[in-house]
Amino acid sequence: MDNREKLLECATNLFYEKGYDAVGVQEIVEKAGMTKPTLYYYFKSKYGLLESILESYFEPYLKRLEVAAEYRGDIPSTLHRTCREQLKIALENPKMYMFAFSLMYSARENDTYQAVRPYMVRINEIVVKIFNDASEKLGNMNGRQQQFASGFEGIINYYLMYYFETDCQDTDTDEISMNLVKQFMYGIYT
Amino acid sequence: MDNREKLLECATNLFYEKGYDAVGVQEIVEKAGMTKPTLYYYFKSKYGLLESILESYFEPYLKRLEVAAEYRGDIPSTLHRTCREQLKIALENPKMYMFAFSLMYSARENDTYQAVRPYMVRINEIVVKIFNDASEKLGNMNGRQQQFASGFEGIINYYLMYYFETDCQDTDTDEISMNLVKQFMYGIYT
DNA sequence: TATTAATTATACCAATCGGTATATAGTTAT
DNA sequence: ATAACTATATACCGATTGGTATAATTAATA
Repeated sequence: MDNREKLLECATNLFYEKGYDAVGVQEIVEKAGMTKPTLYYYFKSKYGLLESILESYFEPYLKRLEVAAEYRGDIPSTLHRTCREQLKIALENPKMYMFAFSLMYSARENDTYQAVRPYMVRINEIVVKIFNDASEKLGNMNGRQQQFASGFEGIINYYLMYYFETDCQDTDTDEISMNLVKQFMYGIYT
Repeated sequence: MDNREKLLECATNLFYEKGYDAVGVQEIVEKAGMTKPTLYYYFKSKYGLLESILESYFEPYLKRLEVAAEYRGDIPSTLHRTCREQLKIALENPKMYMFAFSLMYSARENDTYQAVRPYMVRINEIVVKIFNDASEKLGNMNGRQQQFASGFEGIINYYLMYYFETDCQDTDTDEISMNLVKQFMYGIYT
């Protein structure tokens, strides 16, 4: 692993543990075993480092999500694939998932929010698109596509939030996904 | 408004705008029109100031939520009251709601997370209790009370998140709550 | 081998960080 | 009147902040 990668990894871990603003550049380079000019050579600034972290995480994420969320006529299976893919991505790299999540809810004027916002918008668009494409089968949704998308993502991410807070075991993403999608589609009387 | 209150208000606004770690003590007292020793006189530390903000926000919040979430034999109406109360609280003080939310997802080792965690646990307990109390009517939930609670909170808070991101208008909490509860209970085919 | 370009380190910058020692008003109780 | 207490300001602390000018080192190229 070269120095650039090492910096990305160490910074990600520290950001996850303490938060972007609570981590100093000095701390990052110390953990990575080098000095500050190296970091500034590769990333220009602390914010540039953050952007690189987010890009290398979200670009593959979004590609996978787009594939999974492609509507092919069957709503349950589309939602299931979408849900499962998000669960898998989160469980493959819990630290990065949680860090990205924290940025999503960071203060509006904070750099971190500006950095992560475009990715969040794209995720939202992908999910909304599912319900748009499925509108033929779901019937008139009265413009509730956004509400459905928010609800769908809410159920998934709140499940993950609680999951990371507690057990972190027996992770059959397939089974969990089935469960969550069922809850989302048919409610609690199932 | 005395100096103590003024400090609480200015700090809350700044924390909401920039985030706890990105705001300096100097900045807070300047906005409040006083000097640092005054802040340290009332709150002992920056962290103590945060604790005071959270306590004065969450204690009434939790009391209201507890009342609303009291199960009296009717699941839909209990969920509706609970949902509506959370919407009302969020809309009464959007900045504080969003700031509290950001803390909820802040880094695990960050002071802010430690400060807000007990309140989040209590909110979760209140909501889980609904589904425990309702288990007689809902039948065997196979220990899915927590999943239901997470899903319920996820739908509400994700709705709010999107709401604060966009329109922020025509807020009939009663109607929205009916909608969200219906989606939660009966899914999307309604 | 000489030269150029890509990396990395030493040593520094002004500014800000959270926090405090001390002094000074204003108020209250004796 | 004076002692004690509450509340606020001046001026400072060492440590750390993000960032950089400069030089040395390494690797690739001519």
